[in-house]
Amino acid sequence: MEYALSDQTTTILEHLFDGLPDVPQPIYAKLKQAISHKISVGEWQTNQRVPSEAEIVNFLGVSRMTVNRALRELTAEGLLIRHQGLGTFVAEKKAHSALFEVHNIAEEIAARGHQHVSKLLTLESARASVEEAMMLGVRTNHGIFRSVVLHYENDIPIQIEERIVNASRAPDYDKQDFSQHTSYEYLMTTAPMTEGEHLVEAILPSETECERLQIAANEPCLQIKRRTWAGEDIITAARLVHPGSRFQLFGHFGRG
Amino acid sequence: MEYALSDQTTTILEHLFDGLPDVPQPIYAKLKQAISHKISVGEWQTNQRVPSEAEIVNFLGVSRMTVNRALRELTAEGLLIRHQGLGTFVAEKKAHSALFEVHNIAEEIAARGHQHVSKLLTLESARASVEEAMMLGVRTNHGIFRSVVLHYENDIPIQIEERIVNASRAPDYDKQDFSQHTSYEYLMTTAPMTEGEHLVEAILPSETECERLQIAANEPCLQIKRRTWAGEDIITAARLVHPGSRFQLFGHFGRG
DNA sequence: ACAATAAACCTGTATAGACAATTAAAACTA
DNA sequence: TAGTTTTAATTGTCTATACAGGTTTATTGT
Repeated sequence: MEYALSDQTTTILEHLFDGLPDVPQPIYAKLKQAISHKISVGEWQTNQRVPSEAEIVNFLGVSRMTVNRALRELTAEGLLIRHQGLGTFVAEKKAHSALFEVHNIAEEIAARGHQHVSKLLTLESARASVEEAMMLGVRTNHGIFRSVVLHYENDIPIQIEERIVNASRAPDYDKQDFSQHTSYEYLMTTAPMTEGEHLVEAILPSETECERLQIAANEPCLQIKRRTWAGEDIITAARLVHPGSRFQLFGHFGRG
Repeated sequence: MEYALSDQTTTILEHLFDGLPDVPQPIYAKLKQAISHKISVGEWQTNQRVPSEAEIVNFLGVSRMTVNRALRELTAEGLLIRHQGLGTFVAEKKAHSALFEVHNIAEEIAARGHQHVSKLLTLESARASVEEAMMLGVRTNHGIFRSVVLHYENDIPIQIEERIVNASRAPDYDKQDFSQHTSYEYLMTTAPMTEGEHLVEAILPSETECERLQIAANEPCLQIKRRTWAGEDIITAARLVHPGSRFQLFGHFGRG
């Protein structure tokens, strides 16, 4: 049951728990966190081989089933890939699939090799209505910003972005130059998003929206409502409207 | 280590594996599937108490760790809720029915506490056309199945499911009783999905689709095209059409 | 030199047993 | 009766062991 640890393995495992808070937690959870940390800081590179269960067992002096649970759950979460007979490896992608990474329309369009232009239609400082307060999880009359931006891909309208922003977490939102960077880029630097939710629907756009998107009145649109958190606070709530004929959401799940 | 089984428990567990295909599979996976099935068909109601680990152990004659794994994973998937000292219960609904977990419409509807009924419109064995062969990554004239199923939530049409299936990976697809279980359930047991991709669009439905969904001609619909892999093979390609007024996709990302 | 076989690892699953932590109910006490 | 303690049930975690199945490498035989 004893395996010799190679120098390399010892090096890899040596500072496994460095920089992690020592809170009371099950062993398997600590191990998950430690490995997850190694991957997220880039210390363990993509496709790199992770020490085998036996090696971790001998290094930590815990049971194999405990190590197995940690590795198995990290695999289910998409951080690792395991091959019977071969070993465990750092997975290619992050846990989030592409569908959830469609945040920055400018980046998306650039990635397609197209030209992105955005036009700021309205931007105002205001106080939250009852509905807005609910969306942002703040009290009525809490300070907010409202903005409406129209995004173009190669001079064709591709997205209407209606957004309200929690002013206490992004106080300079109204001083931004949205022709230089998108609201998403500013918010990510000011209050890095930790969580979010989406609601995707097919809708018929309003008359105003049809004009802005330059589409027929009966053309279906994809509407995405998105709220993003930083810690406990909701930072922003957005409503994005895309012409159905010009836009698709793509997502991928599983390994690879 | 022996516990007496109450009459009620025996009744609950009696037909645990009824109606499930007997494919070679680990014990914990079979148990997961059986419990998932009980919940999806409404036999085990929301908030109802699930037999304890000890009861299942005595009934099935397997190890507690095996039962524990099944229940733990189902809890992670949001189907069950567990309370230490109390027991295991059928979860209210999928708290965060992630966008990528919306696979089994029957489960989704059951999770909302509603009634699911599906109607098989067409089911045929055929040979792949050029387009179909491309979708499934097989040669033209490769054996496939085509099916069209209409799903109802509380007697209201909620989804048209057009599907083609790789016959060499799911040879008994056309022998299934789709009133007993969904195509998704059969395919998951026959060729467990390892990867998949989605394409979400807003479309105007065809005349036939309007009739089937009982909606107006100009009502926008959410169309989801999905392909799922098992290993290297594409198992199935589906096109799902939902009325925009009756359906939303919800997604959540980040920790939590 | 080449092919077949064996050995060494590695992950996947299953088992039996142990103790901790939590909760509700039962028993006990003032 | 009211409050306290004990007990039983249940889930949560951990260990040690075992065997199956897959993959690579080393060994053996011809």
